[in-house]
Amino acid sequence: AVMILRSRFLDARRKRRNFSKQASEILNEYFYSHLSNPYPSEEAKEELARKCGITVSQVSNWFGNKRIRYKRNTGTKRT
Amino acid sequence: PPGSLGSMGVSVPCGTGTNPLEWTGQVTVRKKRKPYSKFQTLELEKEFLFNAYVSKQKRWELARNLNLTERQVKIWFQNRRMKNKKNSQRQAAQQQNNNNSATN
DNA sequence: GCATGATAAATGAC
DNA sequence: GTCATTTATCATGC
Repeated sequence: AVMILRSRFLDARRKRRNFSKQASEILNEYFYSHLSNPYPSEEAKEELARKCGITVSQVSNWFGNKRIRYKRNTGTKRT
Repeated sequence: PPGSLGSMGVSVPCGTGTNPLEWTGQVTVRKKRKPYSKFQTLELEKEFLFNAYVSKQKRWELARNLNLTERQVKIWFQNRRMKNKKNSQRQAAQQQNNNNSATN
């Protein structure tokens, strides 16, 4: 019970915000222009983070989510 | 990510990939992720307060009492330490921001 | 109602 | 051991 209250307080999911449209464009541009290897280096992450006004961890989260969801969305539909 | 090492020298799973979308290939069959129960998490957290590193004896006891494997207990402590570090870095960054804002 | 960002289990490289 | 990941799940935005 204690944990639940503590976790409700410092869990960032509770205060999630969508990134700005400009930030999403920058991230998507990098992703689709590096589609053969969408794994930015640490330095690339830092630059993306700086350009987008977000943290490096948020960049990592974005690419993690993007890769798995891209894989699922493109892998299921075939002609 | 192929051979791309960070500044720390720790690379990532998958080892090939310069040709089209090879990274989309599944490497291994993974066990489906199952969230632990409230009781399991609470007991693990309690032990983590005592020490972030659990002995083999303690790990065996926890696994038995919580109906987890020793490997699961080991990995839980690893992930928990990473979470701790991440939170520490987050707080440190906020402190930096506060200091910069205050001195400007 | 899903899209999206963050977190919780689980893996693999080193 | 750390740590960047994969994957499912969570919580929220709209």
